[in-house]
Amino acid sequence: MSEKERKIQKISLAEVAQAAGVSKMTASRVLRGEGGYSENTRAKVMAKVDLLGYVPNRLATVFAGDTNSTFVGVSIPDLGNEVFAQVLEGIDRKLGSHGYQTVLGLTQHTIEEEEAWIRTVLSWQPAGLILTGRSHSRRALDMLRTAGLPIVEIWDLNSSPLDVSVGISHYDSGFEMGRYLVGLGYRALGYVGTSHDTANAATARLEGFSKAVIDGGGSVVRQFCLHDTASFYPGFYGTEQLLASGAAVDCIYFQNDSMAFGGMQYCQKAAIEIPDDIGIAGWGDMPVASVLQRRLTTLHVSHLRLGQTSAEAMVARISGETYPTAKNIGFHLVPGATTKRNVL
Amino acid sequence: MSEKERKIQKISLAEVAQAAGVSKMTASRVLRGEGGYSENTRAKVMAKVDLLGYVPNRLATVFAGDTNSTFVGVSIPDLGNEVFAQVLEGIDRKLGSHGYQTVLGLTQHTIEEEEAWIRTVLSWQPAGLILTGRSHSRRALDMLRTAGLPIVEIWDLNSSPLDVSVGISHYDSGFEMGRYLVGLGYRALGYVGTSHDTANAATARLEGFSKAVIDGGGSVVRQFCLHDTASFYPGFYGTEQLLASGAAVDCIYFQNDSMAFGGMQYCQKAAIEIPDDIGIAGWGDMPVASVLQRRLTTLHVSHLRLGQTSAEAMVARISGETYPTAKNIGFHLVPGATTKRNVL
DNA sequence: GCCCGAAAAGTTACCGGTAACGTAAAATCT
DNA sequence: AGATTTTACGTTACCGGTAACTTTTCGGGC
Repeated sequence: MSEKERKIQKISLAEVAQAAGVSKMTASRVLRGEGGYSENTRAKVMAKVDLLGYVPNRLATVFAGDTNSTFVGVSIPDLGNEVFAQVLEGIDRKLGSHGYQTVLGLTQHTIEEEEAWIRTVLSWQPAGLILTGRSHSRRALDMLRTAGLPIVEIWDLNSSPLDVSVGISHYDSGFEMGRYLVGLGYRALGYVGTSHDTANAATARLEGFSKAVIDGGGSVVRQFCLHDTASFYPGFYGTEQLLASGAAVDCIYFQNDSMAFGGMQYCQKAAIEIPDDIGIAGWGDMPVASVLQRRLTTLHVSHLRLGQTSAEAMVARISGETYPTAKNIGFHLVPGATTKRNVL
Repeated sequence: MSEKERKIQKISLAEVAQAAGVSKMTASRVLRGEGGYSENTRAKVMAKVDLLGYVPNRLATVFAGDTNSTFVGVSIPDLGNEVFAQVLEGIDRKLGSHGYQTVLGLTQHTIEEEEAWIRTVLSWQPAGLILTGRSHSRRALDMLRTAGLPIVEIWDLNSSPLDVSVGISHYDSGFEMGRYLVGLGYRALGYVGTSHDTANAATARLEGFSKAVIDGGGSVVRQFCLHDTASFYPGFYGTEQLLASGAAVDCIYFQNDSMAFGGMQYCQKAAIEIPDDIGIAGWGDMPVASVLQRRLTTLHVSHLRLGQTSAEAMVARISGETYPTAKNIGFHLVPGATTKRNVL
């Protein structure tokens, strides 16, 4: 296909109309099923549409009218994390069923990338934006305000969002795990996670966790925040470092399940028995957890539902309906076999 | 935010120009850095752009000119499958770095969904389309031909693609596994997968696998194709059914790793030793495979690279460059501990 | 000062639809 | 039948940019 061949001239509505022997406007009405034409005319126009393989140019429609496009911009940190892939799946399925298209943006957990992406996406006149996370750059906030379209912030619940917030309270989820572990009798807790420049959900979990642990009479002895992705190997090496630091921890809380799996792998290699020698707790309840010989103590969130709910919120807001400012989709703790009741 | 408030009238180029005391055209030139204006004028215009928070309407640009948009439609079967999430990640990152936006379409493995999605996406005048799979509906093919834009078909390598194909030969990958297992001494092979209406990659793998097994003097004793998703539990129950059918199989080949994990779980539950009583082989080399107590025999494909390569192919084709019709990104077999060398 | 060419800026037309309005023909009413 | 409404179309203008062209401004050489 050469450069020239590719520029196949597209068939316009005017051409269809001419072929059918009617005006552009009549053809337009037929295609939109708006009424105001005879059955005879409708048949003529549709015949030509099929014959010529007419594909409408929605750009022109959106551009001409005061209507917005059916694009919804969706920013997601990354898809390496299974959890966000599920969220995106939920979003796209639900948006698709309502006739909207997802314009994806992987923003790598940085607000700078997000800002650049927002600028680009806004230039396409989207119907709305779904953003992961609650922290945005100043200029991004300006743009969003000026654009004046529905914004759904997902992931970490935000009591004063730009528009609507859907997610869970990560602080609370950390708190619940902390309380659970202290309740089992653990007192010297460790934490292994990754570090981020901005306040984020994992940080909120750690804060809630620490609060619960201290409230319960325990303490977070060691916190390791690696400069890395929150995945298997950082979990492995983070655990190695934490244990090598000489701190006497009786249980480790990980930023997520992937890291917890890494930690478990390290323990196995180092002949540290779980849960006899040490307790392990994760976050997220990854489906593969069920493959493991030992059920991981973790916390379950329905990521697919989070995605679907976000999309529903977006559709509602686009239609101008009101929607709860903060929609909590909830979570539940999954007690596993990687922790045990300890005698105090 | 009420219905009215939301219709914040956007700032147009004309308004910026008027505020700066120049014509629309001059402002347009400044914004595009096209030259033909004085430094003084540039400063005036840019000052107003910042002040008014002007966001260009790219719809108008694309609509007006003969240029295409910077949208690239990407159809992916689903994201529940970790593999496709990685492919998408590779695509979006690479496209993004070249200034293109991903318009996502989850087509659920059906060509009908794909057709509907193609129709919609084409109406947005995309720069190109990346499609997973090589089979498309007749009407979809017509639309794609008429649209005349770059198409990259990914996943299963296609020697006569619509435009460009990037992926691996699934037939060959199945063949390689078959040859490997027969080479180890397995003779009575079983297969557990899912069924699809259309010819797809998994079917190609099974065909290649069967060919190699038969060539090597073995036979595929039982094939179970469940009407379900290719995930953990179908793998579990498929294995149960296969073994309950009374067939004497010495090794089972699964459609993918998730199903293989399910099969392993069933074996554990049924006290069937792996690999002493039975061999297990998967496909895809999921990252979590490394978490397991026993390394799975599987086949590795770099999904991220597949995505990146597809995006590169797309960028090349949009620029009008030629690109190899079929780009094979290769794979390699991963011998694991779920299979062993058998005495014949 | 005058002329000329280049740089800087303005004008016009157009992309492909649709809103708003106008008009002719058919259907309904009195 | 004539007046009135309804139906079935057609006309015009416009959305926000940009290509192509025209006009104005400016600096320098003579």
